[in-house]
Amino acid sequence: MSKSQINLPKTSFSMKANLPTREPEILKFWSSINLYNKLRESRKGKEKFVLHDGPPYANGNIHMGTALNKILKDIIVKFHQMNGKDSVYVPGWDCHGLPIEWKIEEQYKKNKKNKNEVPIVEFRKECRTFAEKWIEVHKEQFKRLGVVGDWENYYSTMSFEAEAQIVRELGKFLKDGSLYRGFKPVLWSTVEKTALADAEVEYQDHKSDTIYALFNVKSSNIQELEDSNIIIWTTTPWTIPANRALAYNENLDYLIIEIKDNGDFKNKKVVLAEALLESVVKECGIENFQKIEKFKGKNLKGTICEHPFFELGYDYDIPMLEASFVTTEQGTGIVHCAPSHGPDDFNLCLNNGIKAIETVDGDGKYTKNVSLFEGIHIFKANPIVIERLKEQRKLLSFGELVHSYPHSWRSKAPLVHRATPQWFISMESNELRKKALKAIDDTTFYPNKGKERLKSMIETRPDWCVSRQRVWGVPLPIFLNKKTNEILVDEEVFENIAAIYEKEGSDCWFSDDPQKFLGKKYKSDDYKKLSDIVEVWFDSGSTHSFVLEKRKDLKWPASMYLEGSDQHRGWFHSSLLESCGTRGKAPFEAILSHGFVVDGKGLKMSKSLGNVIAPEDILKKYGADILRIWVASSNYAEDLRIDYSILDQHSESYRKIRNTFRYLLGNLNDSFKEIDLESVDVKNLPELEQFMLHKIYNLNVNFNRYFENYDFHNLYKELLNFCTVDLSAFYFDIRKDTLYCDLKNSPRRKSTLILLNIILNSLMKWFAPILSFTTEEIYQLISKKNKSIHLEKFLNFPKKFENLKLSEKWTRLLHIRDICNLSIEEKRATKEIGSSLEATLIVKLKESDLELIRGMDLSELCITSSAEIQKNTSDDIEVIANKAEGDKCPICWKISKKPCERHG
RNA sequence: GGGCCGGUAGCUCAGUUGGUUAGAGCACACCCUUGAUAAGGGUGGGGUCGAAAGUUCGAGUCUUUCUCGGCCCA
Repeated sequence: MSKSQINLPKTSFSMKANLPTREPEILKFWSSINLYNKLRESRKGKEKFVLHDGPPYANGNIHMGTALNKILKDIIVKFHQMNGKDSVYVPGWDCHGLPIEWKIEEQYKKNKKNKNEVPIVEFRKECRTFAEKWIEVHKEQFKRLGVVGDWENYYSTMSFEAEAQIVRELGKFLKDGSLYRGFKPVLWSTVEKTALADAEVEYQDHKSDTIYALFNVKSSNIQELEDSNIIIWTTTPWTIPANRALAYNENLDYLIIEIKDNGDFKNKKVVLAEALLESVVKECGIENFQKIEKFKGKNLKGTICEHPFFELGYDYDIPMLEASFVTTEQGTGIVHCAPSHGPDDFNLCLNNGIKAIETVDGDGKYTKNVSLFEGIHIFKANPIVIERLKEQRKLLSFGELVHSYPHSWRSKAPLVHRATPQWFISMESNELRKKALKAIDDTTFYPNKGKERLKSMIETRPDWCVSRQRVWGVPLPIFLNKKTNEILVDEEVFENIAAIYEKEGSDCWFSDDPQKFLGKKYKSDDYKKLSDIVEVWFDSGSTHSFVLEKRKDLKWPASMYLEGSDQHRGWFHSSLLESCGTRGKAPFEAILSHGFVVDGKGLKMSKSLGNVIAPEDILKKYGADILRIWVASSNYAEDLRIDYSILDQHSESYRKIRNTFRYLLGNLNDSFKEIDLESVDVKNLPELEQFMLHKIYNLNVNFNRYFENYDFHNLYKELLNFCTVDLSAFYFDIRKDTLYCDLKNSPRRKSTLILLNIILNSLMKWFAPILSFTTEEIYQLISKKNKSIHLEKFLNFPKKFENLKLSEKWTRLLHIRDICNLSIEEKRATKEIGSSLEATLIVKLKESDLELIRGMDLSELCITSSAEIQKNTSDDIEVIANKAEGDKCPICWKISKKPCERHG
């Protein structure tokens, strides 16, 4: 063998990845071979894994959260596909709803157009076009991340099919009586003139007027209470005219005190909770007072008061009611209740036979039900109420308070609770709550803590308000009998409406003759058609019905729903309720929830902090595979941190992985040969190769275990460590000598090549779901089949690869190797030697180690020129490294006094 | 304000039922190599386990309080 015959690695797989430009080419390739269809064909008839896509809202560019979500989905879908399942992914979009409506209205405002002059149908068309535009934008952005799915046949909540099915689903709730017309306080925006969904509300600081007001006691079981006054505290003085009751807590201690200060309240007896005495006295500026009596809250039972405006005609009784929501955190320990303006108030009053009435209209003005205040806007009423209270000598004190208060996410206007006619799905009438809780128990959660989170929400949530007074959505398919005010429940009508929507969409509800929907059975003159629309959570909660059930390529229930942890109250929640209400079961077998993307310090991303990173920036600078590594290596059970230094770290890891592949490809000269693993003659391979097969086998066991639990960050770490520790720093380093300097047909070299082929094939497949682009690049290099890596399956490693005894032995050998390295390092520090091949070792071992090492060449393991084994009398491992003497073989660089064994 | 979740080396993560001196990879430093070369190898430094108190022979692990962060709710 001459120097020119050294087998140096050669590959066209470049060290530099250049992902930002290379990845789009790979995308073109996938599109050219129609990868999605090929994937389906390749698993025809196989068990299905259906990850049902939670639809993002078709509005605005994607952000890191969306990117994380889609990549995580794609990784899981690809894992199952490579595991042999028919892993189908159909992306979808959520299209109806307020934010899009607002966008269109904004455009009108810009063009000085009045929304009210635009026909509803035209307005809705513009909303539809807007959503369509964003679906296309999203589609391209998601594809760029490497996400593979049925992009051609995506689903959307505004498709005619979806709108039709949503009607059918509502029909089911109407039919079984779960959907009812209620009169409840809901969070209302007087600006947008609509009730708001929970998700449309955000809490911000707000300055409220506060008052301490007095309610004269009319009658009570406590004698001292008569002719005294109950003090209440509220941050919404405008609700005083709607007051119908007072609430106390039976477990609290209350006091009657007599005010001694001069003024309006001299010698007045007032009642408040003992625990709040100090703060009330201070805030109301009471300087002198006398405690008259202390009593238990439960004694307040049966007490009747008078409204502060009693003299002005508010002459009804104000009963005192027991309520556990009364606390001593703030106020006076007695709460004023306006059933039309608070959920707690509403429920308490309802349970005591006091019904809510319409006190405020949609614009925020008092109705005729409120005397003295009719026509006044509630946001302008506080000073008037305060003035009246003062005049009635019922105002003990007033002030201001900045506190967290609900606002509209869109207009940022403060919201109020307002009793309005709304449509609700009952949690109880058909045991929806019970069914949903059972369904949660039947669901697997990743991570497990999601189960409790969803459960506790379902346990306490009120009836589901599904109506909205807006226009961009599916119309509530409800007719009311004009005479009886009864709801028309007839499946034929629902089906008729659905059939019409399927053909032409739901716009016609607003424009066409109602008779069209009623059919021949009913006369439109007898019925009033509702103009409310369905809240969007019902839309997306129904996707399982118009996607999973309708499409032949999918299955119901889905194998998995996967979303951010906020969706416990969103899509997981609404899908669960919709499905349990109509089918008695959850539409998913498993739920995976992930945390939120935060910056490198763990703070949420926001424009004002300037810590926002857009997916686009990352793709430009690093490429999608780096972003995919970030997803795979982060623990999604918690919040996921990202910044440029974190991405830099991951791209370093990527380089290590890439170079591992480069070594494999280089030494195989880009000619990969698929090895039949079953036929590998394990026992006749060198022990090092046997040990590596064991490592591969073992890694695969861990790989499967991690995959089963969707524990990707540990899986990725395991793969990365294999590349770094087992391959690069160990196997590859040792076998360079064999690969470069052995004759091409040497058995040892051939064995090494078998291993390189197996390792390449294994790594490529293990990494494919994560490094979708890079593994494809490699696959294209070595397989000339014009096929994609993603059509492949994970390898099955035969049990014979496992060799625990050998592994134990080699673990000991590696320990000896470590000690050898320490000795070599010592000599390196004194500049006696440089490369390890300049060293020769004397290794003294105890008897059992000698036994272990018999027949082995320690110099091969430690990459030294030679190694001599001696018996040690102690149990220690002693190593002496010396400078090797003799001549350096020009080919293998080993130093020896004798001619080189291999190269003469 | 309430509920839930979390805080382990610069970074990403491991740490079994409380039990030796808290681990890995990356990054960093130094050295070697120049036949994986804008690569590769070796060695090494680095942690009051968010803080405090408590239970215990013993606490990263259990309890309480506080603090910081995130999600949800009001």
